Amino acid sequence: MPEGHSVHRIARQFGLHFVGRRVSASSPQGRFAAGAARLDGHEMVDAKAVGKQMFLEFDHHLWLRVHLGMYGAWDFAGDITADATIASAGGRMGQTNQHGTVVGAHEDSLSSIGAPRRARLRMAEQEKLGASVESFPPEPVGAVRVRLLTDVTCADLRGPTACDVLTPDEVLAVIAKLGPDPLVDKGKKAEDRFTATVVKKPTPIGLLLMDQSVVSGIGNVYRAEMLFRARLNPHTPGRNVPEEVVRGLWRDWVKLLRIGVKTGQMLTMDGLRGARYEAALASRDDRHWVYHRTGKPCRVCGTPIVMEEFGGRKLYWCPVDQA
DNA sequence: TTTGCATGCAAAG
DNA sequence: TTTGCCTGCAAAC
Repeated sequence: MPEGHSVHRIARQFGLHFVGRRVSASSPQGRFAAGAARLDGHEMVDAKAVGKQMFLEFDHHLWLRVHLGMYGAWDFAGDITADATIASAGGRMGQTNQHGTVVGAHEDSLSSIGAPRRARLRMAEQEKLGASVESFPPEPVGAVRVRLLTDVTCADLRGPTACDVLTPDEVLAVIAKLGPDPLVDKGKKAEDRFTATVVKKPTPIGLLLMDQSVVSGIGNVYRAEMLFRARLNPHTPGRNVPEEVVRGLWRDWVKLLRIGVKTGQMLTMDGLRGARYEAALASRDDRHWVYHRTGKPCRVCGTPIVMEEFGGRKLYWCPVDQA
């Protein structure tokens, strides 16, 4: 269940190991047989992420667009880049918690990756190393909607909410509907665009942050955490949020996304220091300010964290600090 | 062992 | 507004 950071990391794997190579495309599950046939045998020439969507371009100017939704996942096998998050788990398997974060792994950057190595890697709702050293390519497991294969690398897609072959114009149309993504739209223009949208809307800020046409890549975890970090009441209408606070939200997203892409984890408590930070990171299911902390004491004021249904999703917040 | 939930969207009704 | 996706995991039994 990825938010924007995971999708950028997946696109990076495709950039490293598929772009510039001829790709076999198939649909072991069968549901995407026609789409796969349109891509089969073509060279991948680009891989990019915008928000939670990924776009893979092939040499005949068709694109594969994938949105993982809640259950989607990519499985990589063969030659892939075991990045620093995984490498830092050492010879052992990284223990992953339910949020797909590798417990006990810190910092490190993709630039410190060594040579590609033979491994099995799953990226999506979790990113972890599997133990298998099996034949290549591996037997498809489960309902594999799409399999993309080079001579040495295999990528299996399962459970996506969206998976289409698009023309260049159609890709542009999809992207045009998306709000700015800090890793795609750099600089002040993106901040201005986000800010201009938010400050004129009567919609609660807690809904605007989840609206992919307002800003790309934020999901339920980052929403809750960002609102707490800004000490902002989720129900505040966008137009009532001071412009400087809105700009602060954008800059915080820039920062959190960068950290998320670098580490593969949704690290949102960088404000905590020392032992308390270490303790929070080490916990399996309690490493955020407010997300998934219903009834637990606020880390700042001790007030029980509140959970409410908001826009069809669960929203967590501190009624005192975010009054 | 079974049940229910989950970082999200799109299509159906 | 409801359903489907179709999985992994933790909690409940």
